Order: sequence, then structure tokens, then C-alpha cells
Amino acid sequence: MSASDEHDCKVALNTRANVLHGFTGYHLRCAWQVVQADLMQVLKSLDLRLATYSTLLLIAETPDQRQSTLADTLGIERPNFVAIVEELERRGLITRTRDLDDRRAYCLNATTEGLALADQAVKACQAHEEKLFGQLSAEDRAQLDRILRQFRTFESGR
Amino acid sequence: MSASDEHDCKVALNTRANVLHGFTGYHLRCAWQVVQADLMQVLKSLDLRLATYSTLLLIAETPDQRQSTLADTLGIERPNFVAIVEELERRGLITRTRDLDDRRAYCLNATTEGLALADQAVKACQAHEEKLFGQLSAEDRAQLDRILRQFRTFESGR
DNA sequence: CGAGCATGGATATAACGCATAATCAAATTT
DNA sequence: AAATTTGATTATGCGTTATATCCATGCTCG
Repeated sequence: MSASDEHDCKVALNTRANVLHGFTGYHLRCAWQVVQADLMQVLKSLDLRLATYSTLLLIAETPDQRQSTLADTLGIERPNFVAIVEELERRGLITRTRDLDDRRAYCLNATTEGLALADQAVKACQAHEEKLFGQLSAEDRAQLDRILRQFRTFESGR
Repeated sequence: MSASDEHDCKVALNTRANVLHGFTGYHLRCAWQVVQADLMQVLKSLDLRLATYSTLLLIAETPDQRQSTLADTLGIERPNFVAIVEELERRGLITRTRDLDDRRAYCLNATTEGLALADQAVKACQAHEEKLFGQLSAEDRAQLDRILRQFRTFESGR
């Protein structure tokens, strides 16, 4: 999956009698919105957004990567990635050191504080998942996870 | 579900070895992105966006409603709904007639062209769903639909 | 070697989605 | 009749994402 050029849209469609309720895609969207709303709230308590959260996590997991690589992995346009990295650096969560072999590039690494926050964030997200998906039966939860993973391989184009 | 005050974020996170892959919420997001990308492409061929599409559908289904009601149902802020309605009217898909009992209000109705386009759009979306979710087994597809519907009732708070 | 091109990162800018405040006219309340 | 509410609108700001451009460094190849 790559970042497409379309914009998200937040139409809620909380209507009762609507053809949209016949679409699985519609329910998929509603479910994601429920999850997203809660997730963002959780991250907000750590002063993180989805973008800074996943960036921090990725940097913590894969040390010594350069910005472009990370941005590509995250599906973020490079210009937009600059501010994210700057914020993380400003907050002392990551370091940017010049690559000696290529003085244009930076090597990004998480600091001790960054690693700690990443750990904290992951734990918070696990709790968040437990809270939300824990409302499903254990079988349903496992089924959902399994089925959703299948989408990785799906093509949307013809 | 109501329109929350958070904004969507489009981080793709197409990384292989990432803790995020342990989260069901992450896969939910990826799945929605796949579906959304295809859906928007389908709607684009009818010159519709998610917002105009669902608005047109709702108006077609529930005649003689006023703007505020529709906007509330759709979870769209009233000011933002104005442009959507104007576009649909400009394209001859809906009509705005003053309510005689309350001359501030409009009664929105789909025109013949609007109904035709709505019908066309629904058919296109059904084909789109078939294309995407048809890649699942029949049982998985039914399970997914059933499980996702449960989220309607979920609370995200506390 | 040096010119031309590619690449990592940054800046500027625009478009889009969504939210809030304020406005105006018509309705309702008291 | 005055005050308040309500439907629709306008103006405006914020956050996210995309594109075009730029600078500096690195690479390629005649």
C-alpha cells in the first residue's frame, strides 16, 4: 500500500435507513473511525499524533536509517516528513547525525528518552486495543484480525 | 458515531518488521485504505466524492428533508454542507425549494438525473465491493461484515 | 577531470477537509 | 413588541497532504 493522492473524508453517515448500510466497506469505515478516535485520544495523552507516533516507533526499531527511507516506509511525502523529524529531534526523542559516507544524509536514531516514550506508547496502544477489541468475543477478535490481514495482499486496481 | 474533532492522518506504514503489525487496529486501517482508494476511484469516474455521493444518496432516499437535518445525519458541519449542496444543485442532481411553512428552510429533493446518478453510483459501489470483498471466502466475508457491525455499539470513551 | 545528472534534505506554496465564530433573515417565545 | 432561537450562509483558521523548486552533495561517463 502506498500513500494515494486522495484525501480522507470524514462523513459519518449515522443514518438508520440507508443503502450504505448494505456495504461492508461502510462498516469498515465506521469501525476504523471508532478505533481511530480512541487511538488519537490515547496518543494525545503522550503528546503524540499518529504520524509522530509511527515515526518514532519506526526509528526506534530500525536504527541508523535515513530520512528518505523512513519517509518512504511510512508513506509520507519527504517534505512533510521534515517537520515530523524536527519535532521529534526538538523534543529530544531522536538524534540526527550526519552520515559520514554521504554528507547529505542524516542517520536517525532514537534517544533513551525516545525509546522510553516509544515503549510507553506501545503499551498504551496495547491497552487501547484491549479496551476496544476486547468487547468482541475471543473468536470474533481472532477472526477479524485474521481476515483483515488478508487485505495486505489485495489489489485495488483492475 | 459523530464527527469527532480529530483529523485523519494518512501514514501508510508499509513496513515489514514493525510492532504495529501486532495491532488489529493497524490492519483495520490498512484495509480501510485499500477499500477507500478503490472506492474513491470508482466514484471519481462518476465525478463524485465520498461527501457528494453520500449526500446525494441520502437526499434520494429521504425526500423533502432540510439541510440541517441532512447535515446532522451525515455528520457534516452545516457550513461545510453548503458547498456540497450547492454543487449538487448546480449539477442539476437535486433541487432546493423553499419550505412554505418555514421560509428560512430548504426542502432538498433529488431530480430525475440525481436519482439516475445515485442508482448508477450504488451499482458501481456494489461492483466495487464485489471486486474487493469477493477476494475473501464467502464465510470470511460474512464474518467480517457481521463483526464490523458490532462496532456500531462500541464506546470509545474511557 | 569536469559537465551533467541523480539524490538527500529543505523550503515555499497550494489544495483539501474540517471546525468555529459571526451574520442575516425568518420564526418562536414571553 | 422585544428577546431569543433557528436555518442557512459567510468568513476564516487549523491541520494534513501534495507539488514544485532549491541547495548541497554525490555519482556517472565522455
